[in-house]
Amino acid sequence: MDRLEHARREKLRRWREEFGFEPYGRRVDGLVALAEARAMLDAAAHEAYNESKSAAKDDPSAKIVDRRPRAKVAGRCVQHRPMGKLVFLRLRDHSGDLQISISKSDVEGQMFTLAKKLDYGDIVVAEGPVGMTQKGEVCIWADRLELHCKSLAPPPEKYHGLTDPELRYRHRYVDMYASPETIRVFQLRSELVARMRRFMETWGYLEVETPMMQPIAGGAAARPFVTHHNALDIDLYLRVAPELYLKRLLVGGLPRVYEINRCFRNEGIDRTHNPEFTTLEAYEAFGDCWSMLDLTEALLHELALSVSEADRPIVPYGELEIDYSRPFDRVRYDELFSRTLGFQMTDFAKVRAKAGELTIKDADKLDDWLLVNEVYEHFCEPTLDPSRPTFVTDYPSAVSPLTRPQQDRPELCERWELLAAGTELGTAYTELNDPDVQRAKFTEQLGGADEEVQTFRSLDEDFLNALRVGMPPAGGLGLGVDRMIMLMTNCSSIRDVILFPLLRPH
RNA sequence: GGUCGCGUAGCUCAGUCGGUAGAGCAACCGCCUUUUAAGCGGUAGGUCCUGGGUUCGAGUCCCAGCGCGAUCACCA
Repeated sequence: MDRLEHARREKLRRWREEFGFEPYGRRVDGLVALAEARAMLDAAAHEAYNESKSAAKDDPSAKIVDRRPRAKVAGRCVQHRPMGKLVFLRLRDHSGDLQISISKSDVEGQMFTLAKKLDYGDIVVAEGPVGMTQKGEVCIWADRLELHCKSLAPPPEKYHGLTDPELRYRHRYVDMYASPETIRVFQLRSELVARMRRFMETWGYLEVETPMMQPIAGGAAARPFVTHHNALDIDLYLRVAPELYLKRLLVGGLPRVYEINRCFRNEGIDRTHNPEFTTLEAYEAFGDCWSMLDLTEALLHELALSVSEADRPIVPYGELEIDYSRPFDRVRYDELFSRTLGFQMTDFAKVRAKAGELTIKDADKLDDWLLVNEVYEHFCEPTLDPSRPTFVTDYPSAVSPLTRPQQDRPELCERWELLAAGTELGTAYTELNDPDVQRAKFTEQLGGADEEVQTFRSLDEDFLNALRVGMPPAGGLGLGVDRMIMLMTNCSSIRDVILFPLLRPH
């Protein structure tokens, strides 16, 4: 390790002491991206220059004509091939790669020495005419080359980059320059999130920011992270959901609000779960779960079209081709249940028997409907076609404490979940806005909670007060942004779409 | 948390039956003005994840731990 860094530090010293320039550079104006420089190629000018040059060889008095456009670029050196008195470099930036050639006859001696001794990972600025090589590769024939940052770290393998996932996540900044597909995933993520925001704005939604630190962890059943405020001497919880605050905004009079931001859940980590993750939550006064369904379908359809290479909303995901054509598939919860298992979900005796096949903690203490949901998730959800986004509708009220029950069948409620590629992408409700019913549901839920849960989830009296003031009927939506990005970028792990996923510190 | 797999040079990877630690890239020295994973000649580089154990002898077998991955559980 030391010997590799030592070689680089020795060059650093030499550039400073013998060559008298600062290897950590300074401001540079007039740079163009590498892709832009590549696009500046003028094939005719390149031809004319070559002809003029060979004419000058035959007749030394002839003047060389060079109409090739000039470009000034910066990039990280990712290939270095010194060939005697000619050096080929490949630079990389956010837009792609571009080759630079430095001929000893075209630059000052000091610059040529720099070119010869450059290392993989160094950041340089090069300037010169945009032309081609004999093999037809676009190339800047540099007449200036400056070092603007000396990299001291040993680089990863030139062709494979980093393959160990742990190294890729821990040294994301190396992974990003060594593997262009990594940086592309995050560029695409950024574009897609920007598109989501434009979409929501077009649909009349106002973007808001609600507390990340909450005195009561509400809006979802997950275990929260705890932190402490010293001056107030109170424990606070990192939010598990923004839901209860967004609803307060409907009470306050905003008709359509949304938030794209982080939630934190103190649960296990796997391919589809990171402790902090991004959600899009939206609330629409006088909407319901069906208006949210339209919005969700339209949003995913648009995102899929924007990443699809064809003009159809079909996006590859692993072995699958996921088709986001509207309408998405729909199936009622009870229908999927009886279709898969051959009996009604209200046949609780059979549900209990079926649940016996699963390893469920304290199954005999659980409410019938909770068992229904356990059985449903285990046996029914996996039967859905993973290549079609599917809305499962009409969930049991018992597993949906914030949702309005259906008028004619109160054991069911107005709620759907969206599944694709075998994972849950989101859920939407027709929100409960009767304060008395809400209080009863909260109280019932807390009654079943164990001691640990009660430390972080107490009755949110302020939220109930907001409902007492009066919230319009509404539709509410929550979508997992990271999971949507996974689907749109064909990444099988949530860690591949989060820049710095949580890892256990060394 | 359970089960399975992986951990060898800076990086990517071999390492057979338990018998002297290997290659490519990267690095260093030399040659080379059109390379495309450039080439040629030479040099150097190791806590085989950590700690125990078995053995005359352990990268290799056993146990424990750490980290990562897969899967299950958990996560309405």
